[in-house]
Amino acid sequence: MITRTRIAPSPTGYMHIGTLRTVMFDYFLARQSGGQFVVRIEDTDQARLVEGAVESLLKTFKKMNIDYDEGPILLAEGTLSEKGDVGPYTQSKRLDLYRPYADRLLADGNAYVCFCTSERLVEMRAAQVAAKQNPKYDRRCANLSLEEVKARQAAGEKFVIRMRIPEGESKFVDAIRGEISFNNADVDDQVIIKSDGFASYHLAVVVDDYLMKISHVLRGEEWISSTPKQIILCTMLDIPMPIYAHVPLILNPDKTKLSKRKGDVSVESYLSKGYLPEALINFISTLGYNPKADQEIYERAELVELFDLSKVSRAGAVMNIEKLDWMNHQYLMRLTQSELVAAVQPFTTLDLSTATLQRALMIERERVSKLTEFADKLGAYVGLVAYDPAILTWKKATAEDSALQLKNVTEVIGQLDDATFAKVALLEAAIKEYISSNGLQNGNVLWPLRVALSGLEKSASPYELLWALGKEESVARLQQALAKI
RNA sequence: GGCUCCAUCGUCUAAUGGUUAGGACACGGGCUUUUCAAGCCUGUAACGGGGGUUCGACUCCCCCUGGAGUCACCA
Repeated sequence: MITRTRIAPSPTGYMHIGTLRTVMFDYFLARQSGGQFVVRIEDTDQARLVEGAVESLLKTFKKMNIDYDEGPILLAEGTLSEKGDVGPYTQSKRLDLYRPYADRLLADGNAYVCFCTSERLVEMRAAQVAAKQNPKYDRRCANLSLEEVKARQAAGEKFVIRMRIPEGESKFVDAIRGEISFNNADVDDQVIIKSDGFASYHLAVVVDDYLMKISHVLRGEEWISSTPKQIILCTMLDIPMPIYAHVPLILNPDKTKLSKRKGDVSVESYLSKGYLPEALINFISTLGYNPKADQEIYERAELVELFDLSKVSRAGAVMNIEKLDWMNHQYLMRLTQSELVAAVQPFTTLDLSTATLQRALMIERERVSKLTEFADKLGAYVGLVAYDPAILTWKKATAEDSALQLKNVTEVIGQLDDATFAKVALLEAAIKEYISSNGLQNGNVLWPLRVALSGLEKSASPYELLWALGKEESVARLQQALAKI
């Protein structure tokens, strides 16, 4: 089975989180079937072009570690190129390819030239809505004579080309939803060539999917209602229809289509909030899709292997940020020390090259769900912040006792060797041994020790703090506390 | 409003005619514990409603209700 799937990100400069999910489904499908994953830029709307948008989109693919087989690529020096042999992969460079198809539609009577101005169209629709009718082109230009068309074109009148929707029914089998059908009477005579000469989306994708031999078209559910236009075009042009799969929408908590106003919509914004690429992929790939009943964390290879389009749910799915946070924490816990340091680097201005900070990250990751949260946690390791000496005393002890315990344990710590300081477990064993052999209570020793080391009422364990801070800094902090208590 | 899609715990989902309706997040309780976090155990919580079909419906069909998407010279 050769599968060619495609993703058509519009060049708005960021990747929508819903697009990411569609991208992943495309990717899974292509990878598990040995097919190709094609990326195509659909930029036929000149008014909406954004400078540098394609570049930033491709960078997102890179950051997310998603590779595709064909499509535009970003060269090392930052210039755009492309790979694959059915290009170009950018629609604005394919204008000449669309024209013959439009001409053929015209010649066959399946399309017609329309001179209606957008002002008239707006009025017409307003009137239709006022009369409680469906807004739809009234076909005023549908039967203009060839002479009239030529004369008006010669006179320089602006025009578009519309497809002439035939009578009948349009149906297709959606790979996720099953058969979907429309009465053609409800379908509008869609513009296929705009007055600026650009093909509209509908004509462009149909032609491109055909020329690029796309087998599977995965896209958001919002495209269902425009699918009949495309399959009618396929029929008129006598080209095979691809397999369509309309992926359910990602929703705001109020169940409406995910929108910028109600939450983050771009992959970039999630990345900048400190979510790990793989966690985001795991989360978004299993939103509205569940490979196994009782598993949440999946390796990417597993996702590829298990993916099944027919098991994708049909209902929209609310983005559960809390679960994303939980999942990100799971991924954070799985990173190696060097991976963790590299991941946190962009999120903090602190110099993370020191051993202290590397160790601090390993400790504090237990308490955070996003990379951005490390900044706050790290402060305590960089330098001891001022704190109220009163917190050095455990709730079940007195200040005098705390001072005594602190003094004694400082001496013990001062005598521990470097080998002990190399591992949290060894430090813990040594301190516990000291406590039990002297008949002391954990709380009386551990509480003041921990607070003296961190300056905080809530923190990591004293053993972890000793390990991260090292002997010298630990003892210095303990002595500082002793002086204050 | 027309058309189309959709409908299991608060949220994400499992179940493909026979289960005490399972799991995860979140929430509650407990254990562990110097604090926080984590971990472990555990609890609350769902089949939108009505008709069919069937020995038997979360599962199949119909209607209703509800929600969403879409109705551009945007994709």
